[in-house]
Amino acid sequence: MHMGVAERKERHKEDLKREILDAAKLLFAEKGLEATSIRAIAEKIEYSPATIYLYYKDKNEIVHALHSEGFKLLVSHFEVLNHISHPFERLKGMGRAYIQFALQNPDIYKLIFNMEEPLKHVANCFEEWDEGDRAFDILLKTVGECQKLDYFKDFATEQVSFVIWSTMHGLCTLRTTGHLSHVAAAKASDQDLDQLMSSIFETFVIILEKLKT
Amino acid sequence: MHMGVAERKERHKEDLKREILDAAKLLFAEKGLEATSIRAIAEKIEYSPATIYLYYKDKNEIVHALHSEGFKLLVSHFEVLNHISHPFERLKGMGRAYIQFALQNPDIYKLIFNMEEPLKHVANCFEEWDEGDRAFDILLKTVGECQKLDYFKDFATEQVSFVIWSTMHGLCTLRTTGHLSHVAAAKASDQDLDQLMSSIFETFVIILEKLKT
DNA sequence: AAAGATTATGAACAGTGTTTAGTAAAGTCT
DNA sequence: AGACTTTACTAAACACTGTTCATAATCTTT
Repeated sequence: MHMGVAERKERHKEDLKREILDAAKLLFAEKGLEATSIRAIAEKIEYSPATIYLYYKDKNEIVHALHSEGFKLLVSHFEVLNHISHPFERLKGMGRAYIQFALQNPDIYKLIFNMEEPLKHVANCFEEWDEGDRAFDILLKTVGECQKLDYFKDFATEQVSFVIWSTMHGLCTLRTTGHLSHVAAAKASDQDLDQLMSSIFETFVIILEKLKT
Repeated sequence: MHMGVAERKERHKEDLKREILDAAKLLFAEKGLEATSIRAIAEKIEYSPATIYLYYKDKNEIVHALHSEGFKLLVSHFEVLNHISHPFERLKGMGRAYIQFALQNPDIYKLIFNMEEPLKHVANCFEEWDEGDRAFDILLKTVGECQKLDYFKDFATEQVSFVIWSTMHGLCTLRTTGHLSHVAAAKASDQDLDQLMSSIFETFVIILEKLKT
C-alpha cells in the first residue's frame, strides 16, 4: 500500500461511521427510536444492512454513540456560559440552555434521559458517562458558588442541585412526552406551550431567588 | 339461551381480560415493556396468541389498559389524603404518595409518564385521560388552598403547581431510569438511594415552606 | 497477473405484532 | 336427541425486526 492510502481508507471508514450516525439520527428524529430499523438506516446510506454491523456492533452501540454525542452537545451549551461571572445568572443561563436543548433535540433528550438501555451499556463501559457526571459537576460547582453569595443558605449543595435538576428534567420530560399539553388548556398551540414552559421556568427562578438571605 | 348464561359468559370474558392484563403487568414488570411479547403473555395464560386479539385490539390497548389502571391507583393514593385538613400537610402527603407510587410501581410509572404511545392512544379516545386531568386538578386545588393560607404568595396557582409536579416527576424519573444512582456516589445501595430521594424531597419541602409569608 | 487482505452483501435464523381462514366447542331450537 | 347457529379458539401465514455468516467483490501487495 503506497503512502497515504491507509490514511485515506481510515478516513473513509470514519466517514462511513459518521454517515451511519447521521442517517440514524435523522431517522430517529423522524420516526422515533424503536420505529427505526437497521434496514432503514442501511437503505438511507445505500449500503446493505449487514455492512452496518462492520462499523457498529449493535443497534445499541449506535444509540449509545448518539447518546454520547448528545451529551457533549449539552455540555458544550453549558460551557458557553462560563463567561458569566455571577453564578446565579450563570445558573439561570444553564436552565435556559437545558430547556433549549431539550426542545431543539427532543429525541436525543429522550434518548439521554428517558431510556435506560444506553445507560446499561454505559455501566459496562466505565467511560463516556463522564459526560453525564461532568454536567452534574458543573451544576454542583455553580450552586456552590451561589451559596457563597448567600443563595440557598442552610441547604446542602448536593440536595439543592438535585432539586434543580429534577425540576428542569421534569419540566422538559413533561413537555417532550406531551403531558404538559394534555393538562394545560386543551387547545394550546406549540407557541403557547413554549410560553407556558418559559413562565413555569421563570416562576422557578423566582422561587430560587427567594431563597437568598 | 336459558337465563344467566349470557351473564356467566360475560363474566368469563371479563375474567379472561383480567387474566391477560395481570399476566401482562407481571411480565412488563419482570422483563420490561418492549421485551414482553404477545406470545409470552399468551403462554402465561395458556392460550393461543391470536386469542388475545379477541379481547384486546392491540398491544397498545393492553398498555393503555394498564396505563388507565395505574392512574386510578395513583389518584386513589391521593384520595386517601383527603382527611388531612391542612392543605400544605396534604400537599406534602401527596408528594410522598407520588414518590411511593413511583418507587413501588416503576414500570407502571414509566408507562404512564415516560411514554407517549399510550398518550397518543388517549388523544384519540377523548376519555379516560380524565384521570390525568383529575390528578392535576387535585394538585391545583390543594395549591390554591395553600395560597389562602399565605403559602406561595404572589405566584400563579397553575405555575406553582407545574413547578411542583415537574420537580416530583423529575425526581421520580431520574430515579426510575437510574440516573440518580449514576450521578450519586457511585456505589450507593438501593436503601441509600431511597434515603437520598427522601432527603431531596425534604429539601424541596423546606424550599416550598420558605415561600410562606 | 497471482496471492492476500479488506470490505460488502445475500440469504438465512429466530424473534416480533398482527390477520385470516378454518376448526372445535357451546348454545339454541325443533 | 339431532340438526343448526353462534361463539371461542387456534394453526398458519405475513410482513416486519435485529443479527449472523458464508460468499462474493474489491482493493493492496508481491
